[in-house]
Amino acid sequence: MELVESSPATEHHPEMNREEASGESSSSNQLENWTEEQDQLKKKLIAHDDFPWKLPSSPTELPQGSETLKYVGGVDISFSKDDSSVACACLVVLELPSLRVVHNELSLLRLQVPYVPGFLAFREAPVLLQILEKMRDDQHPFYPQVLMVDGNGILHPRGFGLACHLGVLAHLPTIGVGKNLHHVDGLDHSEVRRSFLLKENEDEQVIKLVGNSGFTWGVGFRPTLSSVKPIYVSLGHRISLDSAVEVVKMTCKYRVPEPIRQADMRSRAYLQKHLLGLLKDLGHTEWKTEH
DNA sequence: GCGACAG
DNA sequence: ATCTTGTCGC
Repeated sequence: MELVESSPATEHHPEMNREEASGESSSSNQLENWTEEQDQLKKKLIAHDDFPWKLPSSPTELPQGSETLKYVGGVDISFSKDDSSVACACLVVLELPSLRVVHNELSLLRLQVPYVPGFLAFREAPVLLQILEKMRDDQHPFYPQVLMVDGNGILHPRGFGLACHLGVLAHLPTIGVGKNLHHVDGLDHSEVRRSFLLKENEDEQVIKLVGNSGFTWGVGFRPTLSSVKPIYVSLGHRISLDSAVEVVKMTCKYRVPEPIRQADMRSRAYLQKHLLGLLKDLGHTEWKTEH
């Protein structure tokens, strides 16, 4: 019901009322459909290393035939403060080990699907997938070997967050990076912070996120031992948790890994620039907050 | 039943 | 997600 009421795109559709009168709200139908789709896609999830390259930090040698990880992608979407349906999606590709941005793709668009906790992928995955597919179809030389996603992987109520969703659809190795903890299986962010403060963990950069069930959902990660607020890393697709953490370590200059941080900054900047352009086009010669 | 809930 | 100023510290 909240979904219908808060959705400008559907609030004037009379057919919605019939569904609700029959006791079957369209929004609960939608959530059922989405849940079913997640369960179906989850069957294709690959939770181990499944790629031709190797990590630069790999202890094994560098023999013939196996290339080293060089191009790491990052995706994020920023939203307008005035109209939350106006968004800018960004894909960046960074070169290792320099962390130099070698590619940058932006897309300004309007998102109709609302954000529902546990169903972020249905809002954000379509655009990101489109950008990825275009780059792949163009045989772009910087097409990423692994993609870092601003959102969780299997650290999710049904074990299939945005990073998994996007990974499966794009058939690309992905890593989920959350800036906040999605509370699942008894996991709690204050517990994670307490763990980092324990004497026994004072030298640990990584804390396993083991839920009440005993399952390891991912890790809490702090870029420095003095960092207060960790990020939450979980496997998305075609990569193990250990390898995912290695990639995060290689790309972390600040709290948020560079690929995601760059995508975040660039999408936000592009959005700002375009919104100013729109205001000018509409003839608003004065757009200060005070008159 | 009530609250909590990635971006 | 977004709003929002300065401030403390390496």
